[in-house]
Amino acid sequence: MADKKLLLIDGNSVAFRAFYALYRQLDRFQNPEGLHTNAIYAFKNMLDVILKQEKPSHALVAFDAGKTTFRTRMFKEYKGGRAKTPSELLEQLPYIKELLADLGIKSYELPDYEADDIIGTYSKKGQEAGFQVAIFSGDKDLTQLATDKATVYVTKSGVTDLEAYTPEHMKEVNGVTPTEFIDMKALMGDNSDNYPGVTKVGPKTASNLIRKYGSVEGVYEHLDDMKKSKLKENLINDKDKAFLAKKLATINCESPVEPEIADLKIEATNVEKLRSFYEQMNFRRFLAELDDSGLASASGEVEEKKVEYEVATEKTQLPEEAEISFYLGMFGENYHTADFTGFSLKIGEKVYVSSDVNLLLTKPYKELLEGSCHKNVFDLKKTLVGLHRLGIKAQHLDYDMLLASYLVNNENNSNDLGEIAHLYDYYQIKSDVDIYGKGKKAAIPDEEIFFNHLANKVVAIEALKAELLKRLKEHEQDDLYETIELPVAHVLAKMEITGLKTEARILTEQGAEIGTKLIKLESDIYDLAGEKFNINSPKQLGQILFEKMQLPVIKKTKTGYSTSVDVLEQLKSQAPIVEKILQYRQLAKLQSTYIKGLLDVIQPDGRVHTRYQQTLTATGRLSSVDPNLQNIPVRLDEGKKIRKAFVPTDNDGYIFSCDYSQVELRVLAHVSGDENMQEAFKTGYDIHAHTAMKIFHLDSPDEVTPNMRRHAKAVNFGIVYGISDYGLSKNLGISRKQAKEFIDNYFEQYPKIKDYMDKEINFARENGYVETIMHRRRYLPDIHAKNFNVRSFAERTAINSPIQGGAADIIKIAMINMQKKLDELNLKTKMLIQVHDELIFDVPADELETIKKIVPEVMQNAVQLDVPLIADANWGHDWYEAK
DNA sequence: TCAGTCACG
DNA sequence: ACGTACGTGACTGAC
Repeated sequence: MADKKLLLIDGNSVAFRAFYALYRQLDRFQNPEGLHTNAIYAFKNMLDVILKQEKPSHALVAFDAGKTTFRTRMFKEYKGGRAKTPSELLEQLPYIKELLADLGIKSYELPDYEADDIIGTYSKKGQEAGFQVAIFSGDKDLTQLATDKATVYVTKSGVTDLEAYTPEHMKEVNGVTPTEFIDMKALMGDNSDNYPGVTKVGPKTASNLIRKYGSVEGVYEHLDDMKKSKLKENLINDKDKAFLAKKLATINCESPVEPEIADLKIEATNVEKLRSFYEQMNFRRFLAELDDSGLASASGEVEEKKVEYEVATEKTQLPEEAEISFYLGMFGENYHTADFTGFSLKIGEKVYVSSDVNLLLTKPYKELLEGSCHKNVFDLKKTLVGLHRLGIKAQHLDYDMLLASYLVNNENNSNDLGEIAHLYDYYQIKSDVDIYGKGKKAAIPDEEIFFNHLANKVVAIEALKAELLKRLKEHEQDDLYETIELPVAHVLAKMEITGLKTEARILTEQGAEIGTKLIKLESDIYDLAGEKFNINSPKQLGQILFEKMQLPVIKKTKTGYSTSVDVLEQLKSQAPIVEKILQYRQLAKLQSTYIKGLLDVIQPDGRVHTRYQQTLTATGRLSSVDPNLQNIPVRLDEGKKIRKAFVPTDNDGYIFSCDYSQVELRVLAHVSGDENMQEAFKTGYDIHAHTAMKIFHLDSPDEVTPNMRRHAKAVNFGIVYGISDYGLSKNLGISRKQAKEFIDNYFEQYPKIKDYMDKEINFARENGYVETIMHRRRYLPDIHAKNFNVRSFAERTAINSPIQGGAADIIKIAMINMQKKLDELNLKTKMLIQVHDELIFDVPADELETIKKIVPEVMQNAVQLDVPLIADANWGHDWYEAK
């Protein structure tokens, strides 16, 4: 701790920020007496960050004393027109002060002065007394106090993301010094404080004027030098306003504050009072920190709780129990290749830990893992794959904490055991990031910490099991968990382990060809542009197209010109370079993502082993990483050729693919109960043509033109996504009015679809979540958002999630049944890939006929809906031919 | 680490 | 009036 470091906090503005940072959690943060606690909680979090960063010797949190101050007397509208502070925040302020007192930090307010003035005054006093000063606020007004001895930190987003204002940084941001900033504000006025400056003067003009003349006074002294202009006129007219604004904007650094600097010394934390405060607020996380660190630390720096464990050896006598918990440690994300770090095992009350995974190959351990006792794990699929690498065929992995928590609530898609435990108020384990660090700096800590962390994992798995199972039951998700997610994890493990045979030679050949074309395109583009530049840089490309070549700007992004496909498509006819760029983009994508990318991940066995993320998506779909096998090109033939590299294991074998036809629309037809749509599927109509007939009021399918069908197809898609006329019009390039007509017709023809949409949105409003046919949940807290866009998004999600998620449920069931069938029939055929509505298999030649029969059958019968499910099969000697 | 772009269902 | 389709992952350049 530095001897003389003074921390000054703008209590009101930070509390305000804290309140809104956790505004979405407002309902969740309530103590048993009904007091809201979100701002108190976030304030404490912020305080921890600041204390850790600054390590101050002295501190003061300043609050506003009341509405009337010397400024309101100068200008009665000062801060007028502000929305009233919400009562949910007001009620928390006294408790924030209480918290500060318990932590030994002084709070202070002074009638007739604002918090800003108190801070300015102590900042000045502190610097005079030789202190380094750090000021924290949610408000940029305080940046005028920045000096070489005082840094002003302003919250950027949330409460812990801070921007540091030093005099240098002020200069960069505003072009003026901190004191000049007052003058700048005087010219600009301040909307949020409700005082005007000079008409038509904004940040740019104000900054320029002050830089030139140094101050408001300087500006007015030099008025005569200025040319006649609107600006000059405004300056003359608003002179009084400018000088008033300067007075209002200036922080009073000579306020009559009472406490001496020495009185601001941080005192010892009153642990007992703090503990009862946390108990009253129901802050279990902070309580856990207190329990472990006691007096020493109230700053959030805690060790993990110590667990009694034994270091396992070959001689360890393992007790026998019907149920155990097991954790297999690896360093790195990709468990197909990551190094093993160790394991932990909990049998009864005994915990065993080791960093030697080879121990698991010795008899007692191997028998235990392959035997009939029930094992609780965290991430079943990872554990299965890891043990498989060691040559262990684990049996009875019957409980997966990760899967259970994902089903219960997937708002947080972390796959970190510690973080998940924290969601259930279990704080004796830290997150892996806290233990290992992240990015390049990640490393395994000292053995003592590492073993204790491993030990804590099995303890946590067991400790939270009952709670998670209880919640699954409450959500009616036990079936989803037991009969879908757990079994499908086994199937996925098999698929990942099998991997997909990939011909590096084919990729290399294609890469060479593409490389040649890219070089040619590159030089053509440079010629047409008249200079060399990086075509892959949207920024540089934008400058060439829209500045140098003066093409019309169609769309802008946050950072500059948009150069995306739809923009370039519109510019194609105006300059030959555009077409070349489009071709270049397409090929560059193939080269970098698919040729190079895939070559990098072919394992020594000549196969790629993806990982399916089973606990990631908001809807229940899988995702595929390292490599992503769910987005291999198919729409354009140039890209589709990549698929030639994916081949069956046997030279004369087949890649066999089978995909559901319109599965999401069928799910919609089922859940909505719309008779017209159900009828279309039952009679086997082409659904898009059927929709075309409906929305264009035709009598026979013969009247449907290809263009009508295309429009109808887009409407069908739109419906699934939670349609809007604007979105549809943009997609189809038609007028908004016409799009609206399509939609109105659609709802008229399929009336229960509209009912379904309203029903889901209402359900979400009432329950805060929506669910699929199998009770897979998605929480939608934004459904109550005040912001139109945010709320609308939640409403579309409420419509889409049960459909997309329902389709995900169905194919998972099909996968389980399919694997069972393959096993029953003792087939060598392997399931390889799932692409949301499609399954892909590696089929030996002599099994093709069987597979042709059973795969569509199993997929079509996965569930019984009110409409039939249809699955279409394709096959060939590589993945390219299989479609 | 983020934003832009583009590959898939 | 608001500014939009739903769900993903990988690569690149720029900070």
